[in-house]
Amino acid sequence: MSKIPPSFYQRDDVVQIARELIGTKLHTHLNGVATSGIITETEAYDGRTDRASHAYGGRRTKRTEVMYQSGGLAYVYLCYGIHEMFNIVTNREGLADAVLIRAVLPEMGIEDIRARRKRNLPDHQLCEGPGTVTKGLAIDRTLDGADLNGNSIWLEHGLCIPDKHIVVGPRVGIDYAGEDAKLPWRFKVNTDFLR
DNA sequence: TAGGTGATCTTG
DNA sequence: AAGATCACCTAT
Repeated sequence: MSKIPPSFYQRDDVVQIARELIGTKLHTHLNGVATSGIITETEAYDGRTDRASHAYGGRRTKRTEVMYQSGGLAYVYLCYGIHEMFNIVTNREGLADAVLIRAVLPEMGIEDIRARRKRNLPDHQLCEGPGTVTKGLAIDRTLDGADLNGNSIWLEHGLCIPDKHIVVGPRVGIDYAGEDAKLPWRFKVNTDFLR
């Protein structure tokens, strides 16, 4: 019931945070509609060392600026001209780490989520993939920079998922990152566990 | 498996 | 400054 505090996001270990975010609940309350889902898939991006990060090599642009802020903010950007991607900024100011939320299991407001998705799918497929998470929970670039300790979008502690139900592996869609593409920085709940 | 669609970055 | 690239989804 209580929001995850900024101190959780401000730690200096984005991979550990990505792991710990599995099983937590992502909430949005936008335009009078409340929806939420249990986070089931995440990826860590390390701004300092990771060629897959938008902030790699100290890249500071209008887009990446929020990543350099203190942890606990939303980083939302447009991918492939179509899909909004929702990330959680972590670490302290100046260190541009982030966790991409790739899937959630809808919990509150499932019919609102289904209406936004305009698809009749089983619950566990409604927000599977980063572009569908944002569509289902109505997250868009107007929330870029939003404080995750506020009342529009926030996280709460949820289920404790043991390691044996989590698949760890390489991140998706970052072949351009060379060796870094092999890093085991993706965390995903076993699909059987959800049914 | 290709097409959609737009911001970001560039000898990829 | 045009052109490639890009943390993807859906339908054929």
